[in-house]
Amino acid sequence: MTGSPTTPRGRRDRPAKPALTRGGIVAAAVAVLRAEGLEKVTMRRLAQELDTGPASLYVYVRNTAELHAAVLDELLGTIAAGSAQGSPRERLEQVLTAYTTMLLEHPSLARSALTARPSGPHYLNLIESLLGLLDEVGVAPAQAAWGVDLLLQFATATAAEHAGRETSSPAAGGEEWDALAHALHGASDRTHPHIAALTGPLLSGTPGERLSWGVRALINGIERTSVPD
Amino acid sequence: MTGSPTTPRGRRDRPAKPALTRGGIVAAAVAVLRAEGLEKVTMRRLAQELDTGPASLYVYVRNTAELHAAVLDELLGTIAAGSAQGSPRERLEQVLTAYTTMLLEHPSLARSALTARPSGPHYLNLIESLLGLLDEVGVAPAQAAWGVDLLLQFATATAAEHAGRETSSPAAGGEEWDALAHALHGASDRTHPHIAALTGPLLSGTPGERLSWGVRALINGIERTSVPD
DNA sequence: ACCTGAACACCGTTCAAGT
DNA sequence: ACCTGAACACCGTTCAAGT
Repeated sequence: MTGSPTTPRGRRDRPAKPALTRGGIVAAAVAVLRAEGLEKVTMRRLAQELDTGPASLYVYVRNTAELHAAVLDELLGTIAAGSAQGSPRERLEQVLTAYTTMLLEHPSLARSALTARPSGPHYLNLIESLLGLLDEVGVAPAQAAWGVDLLLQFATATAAEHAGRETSSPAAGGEEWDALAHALHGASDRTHPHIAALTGPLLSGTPGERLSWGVRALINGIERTSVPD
Repeated sequence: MTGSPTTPRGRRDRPAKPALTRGGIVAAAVAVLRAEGLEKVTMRRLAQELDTGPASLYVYVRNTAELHAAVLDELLGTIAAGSAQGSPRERLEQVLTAYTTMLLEHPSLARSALTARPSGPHYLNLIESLLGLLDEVGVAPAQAAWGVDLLLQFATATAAEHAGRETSSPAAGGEEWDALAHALHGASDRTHPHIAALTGPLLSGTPGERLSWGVRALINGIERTSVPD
């Protein structure tokens, strides 16, 4: 009654320990990410979650960075690139915004994606979509090829910038004066005339406005800048 | 003979332990960075270097991230923004290339700069230079203000991407096939026609060519894309 | 008031030894 | 052949207790 002859039985009727697989490890990692953030997605914690020792994970995953990249590719599956509407430029902006928005839910994942790029099926689909849209916009193929990198780097870096202040306090008052904003305000107009003249614009805009402007500036630049040779 | 009455004497005539200051901590951090890389610039290691306990450093530095930002500002002092030559566009490209080149010597510092932006005097000088050059190029002030952010983010992210493979092997053969390159080559032209058609361009270019093209594309986009309101 | 020893609560990765 | 316990070599940060 307690455990079958073919399954190792633990104390009582513990749910059968599933065989370790790469997919199982990544799935557990996604679950921990959603519940507690990337900081908790560690080899030791995952091993605990999967009822084994950390050393066992290294059979399926080269290191922590590779694991994080696999997690990101998994999350990429949740953004629907097909649902964008409007002109090619608008759809391009929508796809990049969706990608950035997803990353903004896990800025520390964006941070690690900058170093350990994903290369899974969902990332490939994203690149394919972007190349298709750039083609529709009329960007020359060679420029589109280099441009995709620029666009993805921008989106990833924009999200990564928010890592660290992830678990920030709910801002006791409203505006959180960061160190750079403070330094810009303090710049003397004798030594730093341009900063002094532009303090407002330097700090203006919501994150959404900045993102949208950045994407448009990038597309405008990409279509007008030819690659060497 | 061993120690003066006003200095605490250790065993033998150990060099007098200098008083702890923020500047001293940052200087020690820069020395360790140069000698052994950012991975070794830890609170514990610095405390050891300064002959005290890690807790003492927290009197002068809020946390590790803030320390890394201070280190970057210090290094920024070594890039001479004034030595650029040529047209404003060329000088702009030179300043950004110098900044990126410096960061590429310490990619992990770039990585942390993305999250904990520096805000020291040298960073302010860099922003001032860039605003001045954008003005000379003829970029509208409001666009220049948002553009500086884009340019610095691009330079920083470009360097940050190289973190991790910092202590990579000297490439046993020549080209190091990373996972993404491999995935792009493997893409089917039925499911990913654009990738299949552009595999060459997607992977072409030296890092230097990519950087230079990126800076030019960014400037072209910034000058042509007006900010909202 | 200022400083810090010691502790708390963790990490990634390796490898010798088991099955 | 495959898997893993235990160890190695570290971390950041806090706080009670000292001077």
